[in-house]
Amino acid sequence: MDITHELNPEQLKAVTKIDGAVLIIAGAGSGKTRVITFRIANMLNSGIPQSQILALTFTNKAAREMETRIKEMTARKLQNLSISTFHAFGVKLLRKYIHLLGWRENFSIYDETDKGQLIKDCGRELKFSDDNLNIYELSALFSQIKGGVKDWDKTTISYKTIFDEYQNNLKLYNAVDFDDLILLPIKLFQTHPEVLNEIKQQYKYIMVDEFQDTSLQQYYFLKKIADKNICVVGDDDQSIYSWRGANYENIKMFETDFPNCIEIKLEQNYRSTETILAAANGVISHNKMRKEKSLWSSNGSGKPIEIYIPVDDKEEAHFIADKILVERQELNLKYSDFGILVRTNHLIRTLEEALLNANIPYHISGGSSFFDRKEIKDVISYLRIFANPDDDINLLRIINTPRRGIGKRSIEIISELANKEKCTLYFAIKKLILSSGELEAEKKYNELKLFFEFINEQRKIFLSGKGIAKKVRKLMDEIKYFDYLLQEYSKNEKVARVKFMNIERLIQSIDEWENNPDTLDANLFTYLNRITLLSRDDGEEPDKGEVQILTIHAAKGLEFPVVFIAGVEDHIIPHARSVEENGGNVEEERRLFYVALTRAQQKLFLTSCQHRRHLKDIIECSPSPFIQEIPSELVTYHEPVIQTSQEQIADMFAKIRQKFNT
DNA sequence: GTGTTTACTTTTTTT
DNA sequence: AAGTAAACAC
Repeated sequence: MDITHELNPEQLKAVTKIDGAVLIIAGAGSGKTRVITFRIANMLNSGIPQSQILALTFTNKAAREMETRIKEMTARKLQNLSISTFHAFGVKLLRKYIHLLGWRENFSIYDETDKGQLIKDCGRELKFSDDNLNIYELSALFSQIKGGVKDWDKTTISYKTIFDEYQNNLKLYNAVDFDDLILLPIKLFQTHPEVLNEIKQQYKYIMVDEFQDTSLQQYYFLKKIADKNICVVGDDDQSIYSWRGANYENIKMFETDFPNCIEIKLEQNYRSTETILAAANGVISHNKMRKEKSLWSSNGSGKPIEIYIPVDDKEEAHFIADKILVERQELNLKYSDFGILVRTNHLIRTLEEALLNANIPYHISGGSSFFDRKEIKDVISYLRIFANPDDDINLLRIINTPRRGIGKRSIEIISELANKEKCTLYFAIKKLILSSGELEAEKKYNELKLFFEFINEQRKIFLSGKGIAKKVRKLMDEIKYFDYLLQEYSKNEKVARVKFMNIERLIQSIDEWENNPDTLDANLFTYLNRITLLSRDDGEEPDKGEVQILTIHAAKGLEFPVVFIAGVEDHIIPHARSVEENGGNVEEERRLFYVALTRAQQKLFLTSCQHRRHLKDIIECSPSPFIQEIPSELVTYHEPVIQTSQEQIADMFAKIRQKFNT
């Protein structure tokens, strides 16, 4: 591998400077992924053992991609190379050391749904009236408090009791939330310096991708484990996760905390035409808080950016589908060369319909995940309980699903007991059965007793030996889950069948995972830990000749020859809620728009509807103010396509005529 | 006490 | 459009 010919001078510097602190500011499309992979390959080639390298990313997708690229490049097995997300790395540490903090090894990880449920329960327990509680807000607040972004103030202090209860219950249930996956390792390092030392000894070279998206806590975490060789790569203009605690000021902190750090700027864009880049630069230059940089491209000016103003979202989707067919012919492209980007998930629906009607193959990433489906959640909840029966949130989920005659009253009884004894529901059930006389238990608590015994039996089965997939199939039989589905969806057999298939898919994916040689330690715990972090785009491979539909957030790091950005309207981007929350500050939304623009290589279409269906009514829309920030000479406008409207009218008449005829 | 129907809200982005 | 909670029915 001759790297000197494949890289520009700045890239080369970034790849070869492997000792010390390095800050790489990598503009959009400047070959960042290339640099990272070359850099790691370079480290390996210069004799640094895999086990000393730790590469941290934000998404599983990014981690996977990095790994395959390095594999291709070095043609080696990468068994000891640690490439993972921050959260997954946190889990890895906690699996090993959490007992030092008072949890047990079989801890559960609570996702957003579990977290919300627990907060709700805590609020109810403390007699907060439900309608005053906004679970989403509380959930966000708790994260901010835990992450040290916010402190209690006049408006929030009244919720502190819920927060304390929440924290206590997490520990009681032997569970942690996403925030804890970063926080607890930090705590561990503080209380057990010998562990920190061990980690520092092991990972002598650390790389962080998308550094602008690190939260304050993640930064502290890094600072703790980084010895002297740390390389962070980021772009402040692409910081789009501040709502999750991301803080691009970390870039500045890095410069102060590592005063000897070398800063490398990658400013040549290899991705986009000059037109697209000029548009993006024009937009982002309106942001005040940013590191000065000048991205340039030598790819030629290309075609102008086209802006369409369709009458409504239906026409918008129709237009995009049409355009894909035309452009594919004219430019001789594959379907996978097209990306449709949207600000919010629900905008996807109409687009999906249009592509479906036009027979265009597509792939959606984002939206509700496979693991968010009710039937899948049910199965996983069972597994979670077998792993950790003290997990009350998941116990409540399955205690009467499928129905086993344990209703409201029974649950009240065990909840009260659990409260009184300060124990978990599982323990309360046990106590109730044991303390009541044989006969009484037999009659009154028979269902509870059966349930309790069922859990213990299954625990034994699932915690011993191999073959989780098979066991799950058996479990489904035993609890008669399919009968339950049929009964539950008796009005719509199709739905039941789809859910049935989903479970089969889940079982197959478990099977594949278990039998994959790359899976080191296949057991129930490792499986559960893995899938809670997986969520969104699980193992689906895109790029099989399918148009990609994604949210802008999900599109980060990707590129497409032709990009459509749909719904470029005021209140969507910048999103009304975001603007409201940030006190009128639109800089993050502008960065988001910037990310969207810079995904395009050759051609860019923006669409902005005049009307849009929202819930049940139709609302008027106006174009996003960001459109005006694009230098006007780069843009061609298209008036609404009247023909389609007339077509629609003709269509309507045709339908009416048909009605009269029948 | 349990199961079913009805009324009602709701999520911007994701590890 | 779907998921939840409260009201209602058994």
